Amino acid sequence: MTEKIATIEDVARQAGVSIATVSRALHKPDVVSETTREKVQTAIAATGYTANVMARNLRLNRSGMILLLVPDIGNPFFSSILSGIEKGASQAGYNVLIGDTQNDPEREATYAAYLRSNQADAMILLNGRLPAPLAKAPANATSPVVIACERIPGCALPTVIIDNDEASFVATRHLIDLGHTRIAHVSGPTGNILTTDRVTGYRRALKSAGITSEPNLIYRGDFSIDSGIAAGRALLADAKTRPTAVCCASDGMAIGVIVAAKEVGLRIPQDLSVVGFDDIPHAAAYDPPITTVRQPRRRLGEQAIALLLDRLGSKIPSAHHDSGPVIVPTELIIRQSTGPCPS
Amino acid sequence: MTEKIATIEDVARQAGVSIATVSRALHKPDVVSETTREKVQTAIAATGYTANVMARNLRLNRSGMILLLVPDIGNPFFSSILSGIEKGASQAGYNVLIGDTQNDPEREATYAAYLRSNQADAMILLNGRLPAPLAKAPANATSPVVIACERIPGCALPTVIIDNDEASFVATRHLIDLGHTRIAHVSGPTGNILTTDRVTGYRRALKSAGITSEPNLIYRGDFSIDSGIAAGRALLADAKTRPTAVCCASDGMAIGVIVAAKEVGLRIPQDLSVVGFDDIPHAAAYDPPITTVRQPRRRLGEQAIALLLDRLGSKIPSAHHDSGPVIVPTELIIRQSTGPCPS
DNA sequence: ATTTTTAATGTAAACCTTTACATTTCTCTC
DNA sequence: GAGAGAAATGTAAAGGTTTACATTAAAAAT
Repeated sequence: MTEKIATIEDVARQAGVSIATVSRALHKPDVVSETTREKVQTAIAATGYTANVMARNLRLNRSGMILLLVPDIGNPFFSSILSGIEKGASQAGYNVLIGDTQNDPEREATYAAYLRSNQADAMILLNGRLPAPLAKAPANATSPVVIACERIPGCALPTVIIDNDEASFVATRHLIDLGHTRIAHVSGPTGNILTTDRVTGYRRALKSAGITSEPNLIYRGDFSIDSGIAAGRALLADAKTRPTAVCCASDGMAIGVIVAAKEVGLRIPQDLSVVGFDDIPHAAAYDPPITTVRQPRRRLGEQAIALLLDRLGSKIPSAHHDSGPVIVPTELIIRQSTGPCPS
Repeated sequence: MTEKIATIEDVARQAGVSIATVSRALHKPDVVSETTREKVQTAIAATGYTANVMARNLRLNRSGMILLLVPDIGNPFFSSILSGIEKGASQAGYNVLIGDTQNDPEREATYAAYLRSNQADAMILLNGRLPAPLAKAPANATSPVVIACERIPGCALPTVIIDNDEASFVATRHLIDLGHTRIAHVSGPTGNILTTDRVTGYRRALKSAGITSEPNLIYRGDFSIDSGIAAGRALLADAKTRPTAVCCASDGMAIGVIVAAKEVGLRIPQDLSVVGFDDIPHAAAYDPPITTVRQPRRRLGEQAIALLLDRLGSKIPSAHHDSGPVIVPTELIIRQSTGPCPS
């Protein structure tokens, strides 16, 4: 079973041609004669030859690899984006290497080094932060990097995002329209641009309705179910000051808030309305089904890879780049976790 | 900004040594003198050199890549396994390339070809099927492939699994102990070995309690929430023949069954007990919290990568191989979705 | 029939490493 | 201080491709 792997040389010998001809037969079929092409084909079949991708990539000075930096692959939100990216990438002949950074700057830096060392041809960032090495070199307009999901302020790289501010505004507005005035917000972690934007949208909606926002109605979570439970317990502890509605920055946290609400005997939505964010599959199957902001995850991924491929294709900075970030639309999915304000 | 990337030659020139010395300074530091090592270090810093991994790999005839074949990366069940694998791999200097096969044999074959073409050094299969190319060549005992999650009957490759039969037995037994006798089973798709094993465990439990299993109490799903809803609607439609308990082969399907049960006004667990499988994070936060079989996902991943690294390290077939599959223990987590049989 | 043009193939360099082997430079020892 | 042995470094090949350039063969034009 020590069967040696066939190289292009073996094929050439078998077919009675030079290795150059074999290579051409494979990559520029129109330049070799019909008959030799056939000879090469049979020789390939006979030897079971498959090109050594590493040698090929070395010669072409590429890796065929697109690096995808995600903060947490365990989060189903990211895995859908991924499948959009994957499809586009593999169509264009690229593989997707996933770097799970766990929000660790060191891991981010390690992965970013892949770009320099030719281990990756391009990079898509889902984690809302420029890895240190990139941040130093003023992110130049031609580097093959695309940012998705979280915009990076002051960064000129192509970006595809949703309008978090507006989406959060719409979600909050929905609660206001239902008559709620004591509306809490469970946000993401500090320092995250998503957090900032969504808090801004929330505040803007309150303001537009003439409601003054109370700082203690904003609770910082971390997008997880557990942090949602903690938020719910904190916000609902005091029956006197309790909000009648909660707007959450993730579905997981919305679920957590509902769990906490049920703990203290509150009914959803009769006693408390809850809005989520993302529309993960579980949101629709929860009890009650959760009203939430649907992010077009697949589209986000598709747009990101499209932007990147565009960039890889033409060296000139793409048109997209100058026209600001690509914004994909969100949609408020109204289900049964929200209802009129209890009187 | 057309800054050329520094090669080992640039470093050598800068340091006034040969490229061989530079290479040695990096990989066999003890063999070069203190002073030159320092010269090399400063030269590296000055040039900003990072080794071209592709050239290195070509020379060493390896790729540093471990291919992970999963049926669906969107399933959170797999993403946890992944993080266990990822950790071990990166410690050993490998990257993990994820191949999302979507259960498509063609995609499986494409990915499996990576092994032959040196694009990957090894492979971990989470999808319970040998890709065609491997299946043909009688999976020889030394090929760097490890199977996880789903055993492949008659395949001698190292395997790490849970005892699905036993876990399903325990879950069903739990319902029997609560006094249930009309117990349904919502299984995975046909042809999946998980399905077979879990159905077997279910049947074995019934038999051990002297209950004859009724074929129409077994519903084939596909692990998704939606298929669980369908299962629930089908099984609970007729109030006369309705089971008092349902044992599901995934948490998603358990959630689906509960959704369907609530549709027809059944209370969980007073009117219907439901058991899930996997213990995904959402299981604990559901209403009611779901009794389920916890799979040690991270451990599964860790074991798989350990087995693989063991294999890559020593050419001789590892000890593990002969001692049959590695079985990691599961645990029945009893929550509030199961209760005594209604009288 | 001879030259010119075109098509098909071959030769060899380049991509960037690592490492076996050869060579040089030390450091001892007598 | 010469010779041996050890330590450090250098030279060059190898790894499997792709491709610019050179060469040959065939077809077209004179």
